[in-house]
Amino acid sequence: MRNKVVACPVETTLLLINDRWKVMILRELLDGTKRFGELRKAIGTVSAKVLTSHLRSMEEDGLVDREIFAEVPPRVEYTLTELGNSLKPILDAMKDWGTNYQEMVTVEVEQPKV
Amino acid sequence: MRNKVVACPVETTLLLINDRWKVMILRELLDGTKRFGELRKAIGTVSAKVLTSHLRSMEEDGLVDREIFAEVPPRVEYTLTELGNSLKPILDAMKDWGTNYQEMVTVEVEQPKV
DNA sequence: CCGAATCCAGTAGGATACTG
DNA sequence: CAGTATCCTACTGGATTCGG
Repeated sequence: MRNKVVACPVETTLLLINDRWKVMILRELLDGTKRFGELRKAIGTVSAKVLTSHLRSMEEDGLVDREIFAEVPPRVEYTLTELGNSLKPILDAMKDWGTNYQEMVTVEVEQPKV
Repeated sequence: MRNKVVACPVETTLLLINDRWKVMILRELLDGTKRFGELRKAIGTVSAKVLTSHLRSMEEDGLVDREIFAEVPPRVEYTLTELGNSLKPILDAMKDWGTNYQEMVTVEVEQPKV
């Protein structure tokens, strides 16, 4: 596992999840274990190449576990590690803020009707 | 102000702060109003062009206010709007996580000494 | 001092085809 | 199904120069 540390704690966090895709992957895996295909479908628009590379990176960083099942057709499952799960408060904060923002914007848009 | 909204609240948040630089700008401005030069120095390694473009984007999104002083030499100050300040919980969560991670990694590194 | 304009390199990320 | 390999495009961001 790579250790990424800089002086500022916020920057340290950014070194691990500075990326839109990584946040999306976290969002999905916080719900529980998912297969590669499920993950890709859930995120919506992401190529296999990009999804794979980000999952590998998160694996190296100790955020994600990868389990391969020797079956036909093959099955690969991704699960958050304890460290990965510990990022939940950040995702929750983002979810809360996004929810409030959406409501605020919706109200603003509806105002003119009055 | 642009209204950026998608179905998922987390993604909505990402539309506004999907970027390393924007998070860094937020971190600095949560401390209070700063001049362009102060901001640039505090962030460390960022070109004027990139800093400017991100500040403009955040202005359009209603996160940042820009105040120009007609002086010589010119002075431009950036301040978070109420909306910008409302992102503080997310930054706090990132700071908390980063702090814990740094401590964890430090302990791991020191273990072999024993 | 703030920042706009231009040029340029590196890279993120999509499309496609192929494999175990 | 879950990737890998290759090719290609578009954007990010730095460096530099110039202006108010």
